[in-house]
Amino acid sequence: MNSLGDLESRVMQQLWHGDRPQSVREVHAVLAGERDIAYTTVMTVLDRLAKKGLATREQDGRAYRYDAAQTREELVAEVMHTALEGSGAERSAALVAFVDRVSDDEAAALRAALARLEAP
Amino acid sequence: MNSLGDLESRVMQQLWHGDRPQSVREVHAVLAGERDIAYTTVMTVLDRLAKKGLATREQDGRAYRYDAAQTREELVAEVMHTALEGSGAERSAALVAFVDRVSDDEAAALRAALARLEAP
DNA sequence: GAAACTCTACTACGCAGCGTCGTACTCACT
DNA sequence: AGTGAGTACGACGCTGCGTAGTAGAGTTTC
Repeated sequence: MNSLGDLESRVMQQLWHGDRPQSVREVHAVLAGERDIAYTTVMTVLDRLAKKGLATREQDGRAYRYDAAQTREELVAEVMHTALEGSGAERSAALVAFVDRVSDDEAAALRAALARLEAP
Repeated sequence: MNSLGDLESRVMQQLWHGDRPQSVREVHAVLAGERDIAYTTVMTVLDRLAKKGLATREQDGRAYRYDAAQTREELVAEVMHTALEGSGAERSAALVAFVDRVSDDEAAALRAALARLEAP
């Protein structure tokens, strides 16, 4: 998403895809179905993601089970927000620029989200 | 902003700050006022920014003058958009998550921007 | 209870990006 | 011709990421 590498992104995607915490073996099994990759490579990446706070892990017997710390949508929203904060004082100008290049569907989604904000 | 380094960000900021293209010497003069930095370091960074397409340069006599390729707002909007695209199919969910953590001012700016979209 | 198997922890290597400059080369003046 | 300004090119160290091997600890199996 943000400053993640290709493999890190792929692993996060897999974490989001499953509906429950996954072991290294499970994640590895999926990735190994796509290309040649060592078990330890997947383990290292999961470990790094956990250290970055993007994934959480819980012990399950001898092994760990990893899960995404946030939903994909939350992470995307956070990245968008971080970018927006980088615009300094001119946030509204940045928002205008953002909205200008949004698709019709996205604009509709934005309106709906804003409406939801008004009337909870 | 995005995946820029600290110095690269600082230099972009300086390009945005000036109202016209700046020479390496000018940018260096400003940065040197803040900390110790070599002329060639600034030159290298400006060159890299130009190669990345974030800055443009034009010849001015023997020297080059560098300018930001996009406004800060445009770049921020682009980064936000790229992040949004990374959310896959669930864009509206990501937009909801984004709007949920937006400040009142930002929400107002968003509404205004959307209204502007409707009635050009 | 020893051997085979399963996991994790630790370490490492190569490549690329970035901060940081130094050196060499090219013009334009004086 | 010499000096000064400016650029081009290359280089070095650090860090992040993809990649994986090896060692060690605990579990299962005969």
